[in-house]
Amino acid sequence: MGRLLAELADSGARRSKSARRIADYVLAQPAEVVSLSIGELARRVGVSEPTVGRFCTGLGLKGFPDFKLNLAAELARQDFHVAGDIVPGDSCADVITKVFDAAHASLQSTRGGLDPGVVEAVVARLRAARSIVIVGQGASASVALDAQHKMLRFDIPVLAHPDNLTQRMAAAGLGADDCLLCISYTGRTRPVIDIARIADATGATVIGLTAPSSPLAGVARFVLPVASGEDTDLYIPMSSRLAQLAVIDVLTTRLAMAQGEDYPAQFRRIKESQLSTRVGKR
Amino acid sequence: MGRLLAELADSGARRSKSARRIADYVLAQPAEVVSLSIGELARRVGVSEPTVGRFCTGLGLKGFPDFKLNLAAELARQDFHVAGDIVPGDSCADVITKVFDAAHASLQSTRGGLDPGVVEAVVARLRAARSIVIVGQGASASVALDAQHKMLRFDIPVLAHPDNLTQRMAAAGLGADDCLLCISYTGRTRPVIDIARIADATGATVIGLTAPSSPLAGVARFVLPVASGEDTDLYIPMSSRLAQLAVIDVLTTRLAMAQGEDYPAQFRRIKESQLSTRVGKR
DNA sequence: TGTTATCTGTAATTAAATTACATTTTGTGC
DNA sequence: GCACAAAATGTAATTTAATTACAGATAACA
Repeated sequence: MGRLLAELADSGARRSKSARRIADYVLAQPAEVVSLSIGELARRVGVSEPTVGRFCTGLGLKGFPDFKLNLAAELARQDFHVAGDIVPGDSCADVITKVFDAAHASLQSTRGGLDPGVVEAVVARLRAARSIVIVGQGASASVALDAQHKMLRFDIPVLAHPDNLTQRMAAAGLGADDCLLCISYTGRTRPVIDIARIADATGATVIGLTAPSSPLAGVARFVLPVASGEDTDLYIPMSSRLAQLAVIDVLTTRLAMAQGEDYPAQFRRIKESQLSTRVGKR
Repeated sequence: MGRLLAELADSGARRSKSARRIADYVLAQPAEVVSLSIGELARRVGVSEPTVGRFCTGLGLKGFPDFKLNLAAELARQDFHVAGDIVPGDSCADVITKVFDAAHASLQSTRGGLDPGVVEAVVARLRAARSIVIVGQGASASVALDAQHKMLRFDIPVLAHPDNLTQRMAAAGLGADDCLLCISYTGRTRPVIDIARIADATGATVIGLTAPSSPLAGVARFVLPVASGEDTDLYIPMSSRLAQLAVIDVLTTRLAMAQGEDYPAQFRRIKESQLSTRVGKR
C-alpha cells in the first residue's frame, strides 16, 4: 500500500469523526473517489464540502483536486494487481503481461508490509549471530541458496543445508547466539515449521520470511511478511519468490552497510574479485 | 512509456498545430503539467483555454481535470525508475525503497525487451528438446536451480549441474536435439561463454538469458534479454536476478500450457501433491 | 478564387472548490 | 455537572477553474 492510503488506514492517527468517515469511504472505494467532485463525495459520506476540503489540507495536500491527483497516482502504482489468471487460450504476450504484473503486485504489497523497525531488529540479530542457518524446501530452496550465496560474500557465517535431515540436525545444534532463517511461501510446510520449533527450543532466534499469520509466523520471533493473501493461488509460488528475494536483498544490503566499512567500497571489492572471470569491457 | 504519453509522442497522429504544441509541452514537462491549471498551461503553451480543453476531449478524456488525473497515474507508474544509489547514510526505510524500486525498474525494462515471438521460438525448442541443460555460475546458480526445479515439475527433461566441470562435460555431450540454457547477468562470465561455445559446436540450441549485445548473447542462437544497461552497477546483480526469474516463470508457464492438457488442471495436480506436507487451512 | 470545413479565440456560463463566518459539538477545569 | 475554551462542522459567499456557445480566422479543396 502506498503512503496516502496507508496514512488513511492508520487507525492510530488522531482524526475527527467526519475525517474518519471520509477516510473510511476513500479506503473502501478509492478508485471511485478519483472521479468524484468534492460535492459528490461530501454528499456520499454525509458531510459538508468544506469538511472534505479540510480533510485534504489536513493530510498536507493543497486541496481536494490535489488529493485526487495523489490518489490516482497511488492507485496507478497498485494497479498492477489487475493481472488476471492465466487461462488456456492466453497468447504468449498475455502470459508475459500477466506474469510480470503479478510480480510487480507481489513486490508492491511485500514492500508495503515490511516494517523498517523489524528489518533493523532482524539485521541486528543476524549481525550478532555466531552462526546463521537458512532453511527452505522445494522452490524456497533456491531462495535459501541465493541468500547463502550473498551472505557468504559479506563474510557472514551462514549455511543453507539442502536436505531436511541435515537441516534438522543443524537446527538442533543451534544456541542462543544463533539465528535460523526460515523461508516458506505458505508458512505451512510442516518440516520447516518443525525445524523452527526445534531451533526455538534451543533459544536461537527464529526469523520467518513467510506469509503473515501463518503457523510458521507464529513460531518465529521475527516475521518478515511476504505477500500471499488475496492474490490468486496460481501466482503465489511464482511471484512471492521474487518478493522473498527482494527482502533478502534488503537484508544483505543492510548487513553489508552495518558491517562497518562503507558499503560501496566493499561491494566494489567483491565485484573486482569476479572480474577475473569476465571477458571484454571494464 | 504508458498509453497516454506514447499517444502524445506518436508523430503519426493527425493533429492540429496547437494540439501539436500542447502535446510537445506536455511531453517536455509532464510532471509539471500535473500541477497546472488549464489557464496556466494555455498561457505557457500560448493557446487559449478551450483549445487545451478540446485537446483533452480529443484524446478521449472527459476534460482537462481528467487529463491531469490520467497523466498523474501514468507518471506514477514510471516513477519506479527514480531509484537512486544506496549511499552510506541511508536509513533502513531508504534501502527498502531503493531495493524495491530497482526491482520494479528491472522488471519493467525486461518486460519491455521481451519479444513474444522469440519467447515462443524458445519454448518450441525447449518442448522439442530431448534434454535440456541449464548453466549458471555464482549468483545465477540459484536461478538455474530454480529453473530446474520448476521444469522438473512439468516433466521436462532438465538438468542444472552445479559445478563448472560437470557443466562442460554435459555441454560436450549434447546433440542437435538438445538445448542449453545459459544464465548470466553480464553475459561476460568466461566459463559460461565457453560452455555455450562447446554446446553450439555440437549443434545444440543455445539459449541465453542474459544481457543483450554481450559476448554470451553473441554466441546464443536465441537471446532472452534481461535489462542491465542503464541501471547503476550496484543493482545489476540484485535486481536483474529477479527479472531473470520472471522470464523463467514465463517460459515454464508457456511450456506447461503447450504441454497439451490444460494448464490450471496441471497446476492443481502439482499443488495437491504438496498439500500432504502442509498444516492447517485448505 | 470562392467555398467549405476545421480550427481557434473571446466572452458568457456553469460547475467546482475554497474562504469567511456562524453554529454546534467536544473536551476540560472547577 | 456546569461554565468555558477549543475544536470541529456546516451554511453561505466568494473565488477560481473549466466548459460551452458563438464568432472570427485559417487552411483545404475544387
